[in-house]
Amino acid sequence: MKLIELLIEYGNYSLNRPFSYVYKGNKPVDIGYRVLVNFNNKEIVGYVTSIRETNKNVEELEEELGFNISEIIDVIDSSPLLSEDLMTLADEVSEYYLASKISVLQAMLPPSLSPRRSSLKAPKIAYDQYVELAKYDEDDLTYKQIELLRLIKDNEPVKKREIKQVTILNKLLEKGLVKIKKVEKRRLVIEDYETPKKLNLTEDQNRVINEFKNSDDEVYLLEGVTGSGKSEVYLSLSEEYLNKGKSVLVLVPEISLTPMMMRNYISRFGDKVAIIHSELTPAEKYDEYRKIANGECTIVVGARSAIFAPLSNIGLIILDEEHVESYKQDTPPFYHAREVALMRGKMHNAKVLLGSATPSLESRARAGKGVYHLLRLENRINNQPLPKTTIINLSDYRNIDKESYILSIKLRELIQKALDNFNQVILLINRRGFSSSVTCRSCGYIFKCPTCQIPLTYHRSDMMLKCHHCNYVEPSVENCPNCGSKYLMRSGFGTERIEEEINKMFPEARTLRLDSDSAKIRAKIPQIVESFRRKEADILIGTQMIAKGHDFPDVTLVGVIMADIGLSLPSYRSSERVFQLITQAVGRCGRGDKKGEAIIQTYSPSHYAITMAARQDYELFYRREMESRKAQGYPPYTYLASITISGKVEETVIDNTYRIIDKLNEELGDDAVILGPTTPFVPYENSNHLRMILIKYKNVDIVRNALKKLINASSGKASISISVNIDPYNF
DNA sequence: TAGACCCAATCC
DNA sequence: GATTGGGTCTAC
Repeated sequence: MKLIELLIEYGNYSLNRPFSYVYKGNKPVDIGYRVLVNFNNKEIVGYVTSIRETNKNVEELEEELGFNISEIIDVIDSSPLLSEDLMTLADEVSEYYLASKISVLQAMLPPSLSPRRSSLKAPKIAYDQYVELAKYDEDDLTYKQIELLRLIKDNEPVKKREIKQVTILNKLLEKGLVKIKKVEKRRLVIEDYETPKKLNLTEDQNRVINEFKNSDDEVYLLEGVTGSGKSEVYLSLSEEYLNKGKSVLVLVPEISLTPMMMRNYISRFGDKVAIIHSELTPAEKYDEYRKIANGECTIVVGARSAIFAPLSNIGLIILDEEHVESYKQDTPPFYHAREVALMRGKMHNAKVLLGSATPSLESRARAGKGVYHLLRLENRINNQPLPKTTIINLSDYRNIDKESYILSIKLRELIQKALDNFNQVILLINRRGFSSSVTCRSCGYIFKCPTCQIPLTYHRSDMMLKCHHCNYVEPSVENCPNCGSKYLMRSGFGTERIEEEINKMFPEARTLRLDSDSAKIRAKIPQIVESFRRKEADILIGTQMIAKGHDFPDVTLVGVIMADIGLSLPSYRSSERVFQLITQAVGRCGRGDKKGEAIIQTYSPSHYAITMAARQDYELFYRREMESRKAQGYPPYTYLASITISGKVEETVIDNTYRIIDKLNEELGDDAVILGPTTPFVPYENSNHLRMILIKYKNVDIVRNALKKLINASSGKASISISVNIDPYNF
């Protein structure tokens, strides 16, 4: 009989410990297998963490351990889910992020393999069946059978479902002349992309590549202005490592938005490339995962979770656009792919290359201190000049006329000019919908989301009011539900409004809109992008989705409609976000042979995030922003952790929040600054009230220990639950 | 995480 | 006296 310890599938802190079961069956079972168990009257999935053979019987074991032990119902897997490497990585991640171990494992594995109940009905391996010749012998066969046998002989292997004469085939199978071979099928269809011409590397690119190759440093930060050809550097280095027999892991922010990188890799390296991102179906994820695990693919291109791809022998890990916030998972275990990449790089002795035109302050600061090796690409390819950029002050009435108070005179002039020259225009407005809020002019009623309490956005295309946080929608109405007045005011503007305004002013221009509404069906994103690239439209209006990574050679004008959106958000990162967004957007134009121009409209024309972005001067922005972070004690000068307390009864939540703050203050004293309780942006979720605490600190160990204590102390309390987010982003 | 259990409020 | 609902406890 085997005594088995396992983690159960619930991610709760209080259950983050091994539970013991016995197994009397004869299926093979080992560490890393999933098993089905009865836990508190429910059948759930467990993940085996230790196993030992014992001669004692159950009663003796129960006596010894001091609790009842039940039996494992069934063993699910026939091989371990994770390699030892990945298990070690899981330990490290759960330690760093103070996350339950099982939540890390669940984040690492594709849905079909995840240690949770729902994985059991997730897709399994799919097979193609092929017919092969077993032995060739025409004796005792009918003519029709001989005909088919010869056909198979000349064409084998033949897909079984392509043979229509099923009865004849069955006869041949019966006689043992042919046999069926099952081949694992890859459900993800990889399109063939035309191979882009392999560009000769510029001097700049070669210099960077050589510097990378000739150094023994572990982590590199490649800072290159938009359009400087970072992708070509990635591809060259990847090739280098593959030739050395190493595998390569490439992370990109979101493949469905920026398929370029994936295409480049597929056209360069073909079948060796596996793709992992959130838009794949569970079946596709499973297939890709297995192809990586069994060594068929040695390059992985994927989004955040691809950092856990079961590659062995990793030589190089690349994070493109390393500053992008989607690398941080905003649900438990709250990991950041960059941090995990560093851990993994260290484990495998692999080099890690972080690339961006606008590096995160954290990374750039580490590079500044020599923790990372800083590499710079300073020139755009072909020495294309950066676009000429003008900042338009929207609060100066001379820039606006009565035609439109959203599109300035200058912007309209340039749009007309671009249209006259058959060039293309990108307009960025970082807010979707038509109006960002609806209020009643008689009684002041504000339409709010019943679950999140944030104002609803009016969408004209489907006449709905939508919550931009949860997916709540309600039909738009003509009268105020409070006082019945019909004087409703829709204020603020988004992509839909801009589209309408453009259509009104430039009726001859063909427009496309790209935001998460127009791309509700995910497959539409690349369609819209491609359509614009083929010049089926003159003006592309969109949210930040259009600012990233795309390469449109005929775009000569980029207009940022309102650069301030985002500056006022209550986050220490708001300047950084705005700077990154505008820099990336401005970088979209002037990428072909044509010169580009950019207009940035704003109500805060002298804000440094905007002025520096206009100049595409990352370094200056960096220094300026570092000063402000230092003054306010924010990262990279400190570390942050947030604690979210949630519970059904608001009062209990608040009481407990204060209690926790007192305890932390007592424990940490001068080692940390504790802020709170604050009410989060979304104060009410899943019928739970939420409060947050923010901790700023420098000494990681002391705070980690205090947080661990807190987690242990509050586990098992039903009235509230807490969740800890290390290096949170939303502050 | 989710069922079991306890207790009190509520119903007819 | 039965039923419902909220809150707490515990799991191997």
